[in-house]
Amino acid sequence: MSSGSDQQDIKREKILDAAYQRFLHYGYSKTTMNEIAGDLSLSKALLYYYFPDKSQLYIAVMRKLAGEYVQDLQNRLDRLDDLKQAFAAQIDLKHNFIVKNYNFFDFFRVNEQNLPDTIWEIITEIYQAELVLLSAAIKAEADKGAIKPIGNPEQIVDLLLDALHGVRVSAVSFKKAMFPQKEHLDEIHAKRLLLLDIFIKGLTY
Amino acid sequence: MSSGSDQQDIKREKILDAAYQRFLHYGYSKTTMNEIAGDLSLSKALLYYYFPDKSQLYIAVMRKLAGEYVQDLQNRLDRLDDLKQAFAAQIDLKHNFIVKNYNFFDFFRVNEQNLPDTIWEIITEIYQAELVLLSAAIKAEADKGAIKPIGNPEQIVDLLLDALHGVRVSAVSFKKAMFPQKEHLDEIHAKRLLLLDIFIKGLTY
DNA sequence: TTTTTGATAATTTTGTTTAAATAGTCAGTT
DNA sequence: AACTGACTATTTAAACAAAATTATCAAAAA
Repeated sequence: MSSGSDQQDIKREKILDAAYQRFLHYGYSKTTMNEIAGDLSLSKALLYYYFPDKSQLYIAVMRKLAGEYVQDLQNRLDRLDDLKQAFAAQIDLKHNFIVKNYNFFDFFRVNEQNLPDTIWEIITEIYQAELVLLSAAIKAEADKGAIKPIGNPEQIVDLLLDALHGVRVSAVSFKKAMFPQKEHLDEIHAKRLLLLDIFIKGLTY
Repeated sequence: MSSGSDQQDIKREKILDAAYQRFLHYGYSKTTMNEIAGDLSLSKALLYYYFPDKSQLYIAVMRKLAGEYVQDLQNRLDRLDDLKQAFAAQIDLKHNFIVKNYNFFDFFRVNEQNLPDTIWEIITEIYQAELVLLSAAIKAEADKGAIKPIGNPEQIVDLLLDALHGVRVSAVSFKKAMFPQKEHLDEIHAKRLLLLDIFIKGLTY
């Protein structure tokens, strides 16, 4: 699959790690290629030997993160057989993923409307993986007879994920609800479970 | 209630109408006070006699729109006794409200995270009105025996509104989380109706 | 007294130039 | 093949002026 040598792959990984730390700590635009190279005691020119440009380096890190996230999700869902738990796990994992890498994603916020196609591909891959895994969970639940068989599970999963992500702290104060406080996490969690409960009941019969 | 004369109120209304047309057509930042005054063949200085500044004028228009929206919702719900129809009406009205005034709300998109408190108050008022009206619809439905009695209808309405609020264009684009593009509104609308359908089924029995 | 305006001040936005920072290249070394 | 120092090309930032727009106010009109 990959064309380079083992040594090259190892160095690539080291560069990805260093780049990730910088991007995570300072964001994309405040990270310079010189700094990444400096962290590894390498010349900047070498980075361009391994990666065509800065954005491609960023994208490679992004791709790695995405892979890890999907792998985590898969592992987690493999150990669950309850539909409600499956969705709860997805919400939980994604939330942590975004919170942990918040600064890393400043690239997204800055380039708002014109993200590179490659980024969209990665996002789509994540989304597709979630769709597949959770659709499987729905089918399994239908096979158990817990809910009625569903013609288009992907559509239902898409909808439910949207709905769950919409849940915020007592909507009276939208204002600072962009990133919820820790003490509110329980409330959000409870609301999501309630939503799951009602939604899944709505699928039943 | 209002302290000015009738004549003053009439002129205020005319200014609000002219301002609304400009804001709607060109957005907040590309509308100048001179243009609004020009539309009414008045001097710009007179606008400042009736409104303290441009943003207050905008907010006054917003408040008027909000009032009309709540009034419309109330009228519409008064003529319905079915719960699903009630929420469908709310979704429909809100959808039209946002589509119709899409350009007017560019102020929201530009000032993304730091909207004036007054704007948030208006948003909260709309939300509270929706909460009251839709809770009443839920109670009515429970009285009919169509759904099981619900201890805390406001909680359910809050949850459902959150869920509906979370609905976005096929999750591939979570970038435009704050304000969706116009061409996507119809897709969002359809997804919300589906969510509504499942949710209300989930309340039944 | 209330409503209205022209003239003007104050502020914000826009455009322009220049300097600095950073991305990216390449001939040549290890 | 892996790597670098020195170089060029682009992008960003700062500083400033010009233009556009908001906002004020003394005075006129109703």
